[in-house]
Amino acid sequence: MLYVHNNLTRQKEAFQPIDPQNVRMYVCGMTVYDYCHIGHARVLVVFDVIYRYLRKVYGEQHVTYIRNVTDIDDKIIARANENKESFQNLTERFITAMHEDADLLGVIRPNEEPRATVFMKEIINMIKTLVEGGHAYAANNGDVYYDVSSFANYGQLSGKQMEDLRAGARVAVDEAKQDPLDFVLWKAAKLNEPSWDSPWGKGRPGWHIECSAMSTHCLGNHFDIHGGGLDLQFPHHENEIAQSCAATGEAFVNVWLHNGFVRVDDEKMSKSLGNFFTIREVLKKYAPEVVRYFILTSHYRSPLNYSDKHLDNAKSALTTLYTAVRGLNAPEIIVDNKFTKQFEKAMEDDFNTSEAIAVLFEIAKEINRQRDAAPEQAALLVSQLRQLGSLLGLVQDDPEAFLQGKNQISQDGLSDIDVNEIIKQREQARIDKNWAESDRLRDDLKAQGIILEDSGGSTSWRRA
RNA sequence: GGCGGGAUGGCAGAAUGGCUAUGCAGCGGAUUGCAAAUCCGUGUAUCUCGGUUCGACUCCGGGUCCCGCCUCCA
Repeated sequence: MLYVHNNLTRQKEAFQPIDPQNVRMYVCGMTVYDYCHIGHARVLVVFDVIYRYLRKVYGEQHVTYIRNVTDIDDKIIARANENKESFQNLTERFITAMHEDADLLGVIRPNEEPRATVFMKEIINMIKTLVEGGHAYAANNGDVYYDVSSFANYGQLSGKQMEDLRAGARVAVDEAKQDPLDFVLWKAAKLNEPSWDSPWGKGRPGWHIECSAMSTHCLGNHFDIHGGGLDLQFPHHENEIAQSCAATGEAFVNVWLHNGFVRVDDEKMSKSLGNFFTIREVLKKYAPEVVRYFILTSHYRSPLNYSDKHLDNAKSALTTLYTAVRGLNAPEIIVDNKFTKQFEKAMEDDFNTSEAIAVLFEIAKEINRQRDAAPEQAALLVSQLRQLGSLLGLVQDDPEAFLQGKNQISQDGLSDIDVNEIIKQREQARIDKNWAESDRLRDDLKAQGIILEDSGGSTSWRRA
């Protein structure tokens, strides 16, 4: 039985899909005006793992995963103006970049990736319904606002009281709003802004409404899981609930999942603080799988501190796993033993990836123990390690490729050919028992980041 | 100010009312021409003060500190 921590109830609860034949999950994706940073990588990877696990439990054909793209908003418009390019051009570029980054990180593509600009009709219809139902009003400045007072449960997800929110010093007073907590559904276009026609004049959607319109369109009014970063809990997801429930008259989402932040020096990594590292920056130095491993070492709801030291640590750990699966031909057999159960128990406990990874290390240790005495048994365990690893998107590569840094984007230093040439020279020195020369060559390579391992009469190598 | 989350060994990071997390690093041993890798062994911990309990790191209460949301943000 799969248990998940539902942010709506703030409790771990048994996950019961509305329809086990079609488990439906929507995750808030990126606003595409810049490259994705490590915080975005975390959402991508965390929900990828959740998606993988749901597919394992309910079957590949029985899970629908939607991750949207916000391709129109103030920042996009501002950035496009700065760059003197069309906003479409800007967003296309960054959508492509996002796909490149996600693919490198081993993130399975969602079933659909709806974009706000493609769903204008649905967005406008939903706003119309809200206005007609008395949940929204057109203000005299041309904007349309959601009337928060019309929705009794407002604040449930974020645990906020409307009174407290109003008392909060940071709620700006906007003349056009009837209540400072009301939020915009439709923004009237200013001069030279991209706009769409609507019953309220030219304009564009507010941020929250696109997710309500697209999620219900793609998944139905009432679906299983809605996810995103913790910073979206309020106001974004709170507002989505208000909009969707008011528009459809039905329950919206059963389970809300939010991943914790990536931090730098104990501070949230964010665009506004400017303390972010883009995925592509980091991938210049570390293999994508190292980044993925790093993200999965901690529980998805915990904060995750980013630093080179932690990535180095992740690389060493992953090296241990790849070293264990090296040199054994894994048969295509499903292995089911105590490790499988341990692993599943961990994953079914609100996707406890750190505990699941611990199981991978236990398997690795067992492989190493058995490798000489019982190679067939060891090979079976290699299959298992890879099968379980596939649920996390880890240890799926060719071991030599990982260990020799072939899947790292930037390769510097010696080429494989150089390395093999030096190894050959050293072989001769070793045959001659010229240990001084042999050690000199090895030290030489080590100084260039190449580590040699002599075992079983042959020499293998890896990049440090 | 309101609301919420958290404090675990050198570092990272899980779990648990009594029993080994795991990884990285360290130390000792085996192995190796020497290494590397691997295996075996090993040390170091639960912020603080009270309470409940046969027993708490785990439950309850006070305190200290950190972080987040309340404004765009994954």
